[in-house]
Amino acid sequence: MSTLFAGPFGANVSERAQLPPSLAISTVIFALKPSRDEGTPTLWLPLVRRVKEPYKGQWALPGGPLTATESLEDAARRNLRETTGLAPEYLEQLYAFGGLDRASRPSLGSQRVVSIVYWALVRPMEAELLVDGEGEADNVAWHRADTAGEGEGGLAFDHREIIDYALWRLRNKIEYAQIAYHFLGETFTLAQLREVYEAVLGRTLDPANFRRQVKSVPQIEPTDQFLEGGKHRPPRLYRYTGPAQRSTT
Amino acid sequence: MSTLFAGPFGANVSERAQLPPSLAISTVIFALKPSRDEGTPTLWLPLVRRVKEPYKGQWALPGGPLTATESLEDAARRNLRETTGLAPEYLEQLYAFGGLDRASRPSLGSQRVVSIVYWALVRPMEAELLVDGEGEADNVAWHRADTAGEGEGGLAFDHREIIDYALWRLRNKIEYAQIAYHFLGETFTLAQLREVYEAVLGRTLDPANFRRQVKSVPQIEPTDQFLEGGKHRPPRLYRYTGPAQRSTT
DNA sequence: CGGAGTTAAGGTCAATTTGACTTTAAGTCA
DNA sequence: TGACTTAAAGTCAAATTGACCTTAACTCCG
Repeated sequence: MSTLFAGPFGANVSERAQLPPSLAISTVIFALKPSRDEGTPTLWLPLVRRVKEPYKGQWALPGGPLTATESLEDAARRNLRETTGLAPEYLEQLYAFGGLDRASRPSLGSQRVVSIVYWALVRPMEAELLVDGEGEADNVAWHRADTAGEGEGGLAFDHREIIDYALWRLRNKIEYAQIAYHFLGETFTLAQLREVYEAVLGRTLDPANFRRQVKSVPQIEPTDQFLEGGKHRPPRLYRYTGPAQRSTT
Repeated sequence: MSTLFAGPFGANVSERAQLPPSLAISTVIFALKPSRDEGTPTLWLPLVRRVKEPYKGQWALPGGPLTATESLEDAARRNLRETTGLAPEYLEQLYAFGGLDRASRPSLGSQRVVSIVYWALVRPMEAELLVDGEGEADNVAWHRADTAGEGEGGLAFDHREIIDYALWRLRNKIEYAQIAYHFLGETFTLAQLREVYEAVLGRTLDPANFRRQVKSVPQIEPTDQFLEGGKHRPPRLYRYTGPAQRSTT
């Protein structure tokens, strides 16, 4: 944990950080998108290009200041909607980052910022809204979650580390909490569900054992519909009927 | 999660919460103390009595504002030391609470406060420092974690809910992370370790199966010492040799 | 001194869960 | 029609878990 925080004191601590720290909200928004080469899907997230110093021109997590009349979660939901047009169905607090040297590039004095970061899961359909609609300006674009910022001089602030931490949380949580459904539509095949797990966990799962495990969860109910159109036996569609958001953080 | 946040808007939102929200750090400090009746130990935590409105005279979590030159974790460690004299060996961020109606009693206008809460585990020995030393003023006292505030008109702010959430996290985390040792001294018997689990989880564990489980963890090494003085066969002392703090938050 | 009492420490055994693999079903495509 | 592909279900051995039993090693009391 502590590596995510401030490193050793900078050279000019006395110059900056004398104002009270200000509060900002940022969001890590995960969506699963098919790879370009039509292989397995991978995790993507929207980033915004910074138009101001510090880190002007580089990519950063969507975010903004916390206004006085909204709760933290409302603020996350709002700036998510404002920057990407999305209304995630899964949204949860990730962590509060408050190291001393994260507000600016080293040696540039500026106000200290504490960021409370949320993470969200959205469905591909919702994600398309951004890509295809009138929404996507040049300064908002989808990036691969695992490699965003590579070869571009990195992401702004400590956002690369924040994304890595969010990825770690997602991978952990998907193993014990029922959140994978938030990546999918209302109905889905077991193969689609398995693809979600494989993409998040980064390894293949035995289809038969995966099926057995899923079938032991009563909240996943079979429908009487099948997905037609493949070049093989049509798989049954399932539906998740549990609570929208588990109360286990 | 969301039940921990703001409830419905109060009657006078427009009066308060127009200043930028201010930031505070609070800490939930758990220690295991033997029950008065010498039964099983229970979880206790130090609370401080409020000397100002709002909630003047009621008990609250130790905490204070975040100063400009310290990281969040440093701030938690500092105000923990200042209010209780303790230096916890386990300290981790719990959650950032930022509901709209948590800063004051309903219908009293005041500035909005966002609290970043940490939780800590301390050893009984360290805990004694507070109780026996010159430290304990009338306005700092240990309370049972599960019942603090009962019959006294409740705790200040939303601190009762925060403690319940910290308890929930502790109970969850002790099942998969190696944190129980932070309640104990450097060496301990398996029975002592089991008592920690039983106190936190609130149920008894089969001693034989517990032993088998613990022995499968290589980080718990037997010493060649035994705890003498009981009226029975002396149990072997063990030592935890793993990393002080796991990197899994 | 010797037996009762107490907890430590280790073992057995059946039930459950997990991982690797096989078999059969049901569609499409040439 | 037969080759091909994935769906769906079953088999089996290994590992894990929960309930319980046996033996060891100390203290206490008579």
